[in-house]
Amino acid sequence: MAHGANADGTKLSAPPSAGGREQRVTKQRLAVSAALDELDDFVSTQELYRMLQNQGTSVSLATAYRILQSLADDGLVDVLRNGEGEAVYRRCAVTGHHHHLLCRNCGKAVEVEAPAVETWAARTAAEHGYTEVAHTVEIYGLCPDCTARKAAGA
Amino acid sequence: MAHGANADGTKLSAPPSAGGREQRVTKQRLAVSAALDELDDFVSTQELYRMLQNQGTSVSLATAYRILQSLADDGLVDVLRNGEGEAVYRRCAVTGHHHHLLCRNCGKAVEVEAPAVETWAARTAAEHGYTEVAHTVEIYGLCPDCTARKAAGA
DNA sequence: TTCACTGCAAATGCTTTGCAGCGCC
DNA sequence: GGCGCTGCAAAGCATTTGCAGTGAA
Repeated sequence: MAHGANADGTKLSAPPSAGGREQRVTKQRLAVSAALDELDDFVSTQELYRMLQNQGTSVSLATAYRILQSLADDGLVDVLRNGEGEAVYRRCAVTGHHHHLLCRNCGKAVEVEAPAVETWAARTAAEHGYTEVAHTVEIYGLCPDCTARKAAGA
Repeated sequence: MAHGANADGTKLSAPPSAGGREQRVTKQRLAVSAALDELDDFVSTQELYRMLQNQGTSVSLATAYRILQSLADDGLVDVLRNGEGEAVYRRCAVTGHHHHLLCRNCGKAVEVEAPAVETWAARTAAEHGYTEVAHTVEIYGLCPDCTARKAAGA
């Protein structure tokens, strides 16, 4: 997870040389993009793949992986890991950068902002002479529901 | 959800119903446990496996997985997922907790402390009603050397 | 026409599981 | 002596990659 954290865009993983990366507009790419638009939740590549199949728009699984990764690299979608360790994606409507508070048990995710962390990360990196900084932050815990459930049952 | 969090606990290796499961004390289990004691950080099963091998204490990979999962099920270790989606474990009683500042290019790592982040994470989780909180924080960038190298010629 | 994008299928790498033998209780 | 624990190797999965054909610019 090295993306999704270009605080204020200098240039994250700068492409090869001068030109910007050109991305051809293919129907597969559009299909994936459209599918993401219809969802508010995070979807795994596998889920999105099946979804497109049922919908008739057939996109090869490998291509689905490639497109999703590509979108993520460009910062067009949000990526994180669900409880099973699968990469899950969601359209990143917010231009702002944020982190997640994940439930270890049910996978529920809450988006949180962390101005303090951003600042700390930037300052810490600078103190050590690091440049082109990005960071990842995830908080794991038991959501209110699961906490209650656990208290009640176990 | 895989383990460590039995959401759908039908698959757990815990057929018994009453109170404590019995866990035999074998040298493999002790070796894994001891290895975890020597670490403050989260380790993936693979890492721990290699670690034990280098150390001479050979434990089969499958066994390492089984032991770690078992410890997690019993709540003896903390489990979460690292950025690559691997399950990582850490002994619960943590004394010295810290994070890393990693060089994206040469891999050099600097250990950093983040009291502010710890506080923020705890408070944020609490605000959303989350309990049993853990978190991961990694900062990526270019270390001074790599920054200079890149500026010089690329 | 050119070259990135696709699909297919084989290849990876992590994790799990079946089975037989071993060792802790 | 019983039964859980180990090891080994094969199985299972999600994800990645090589290669040649296809289509966008």
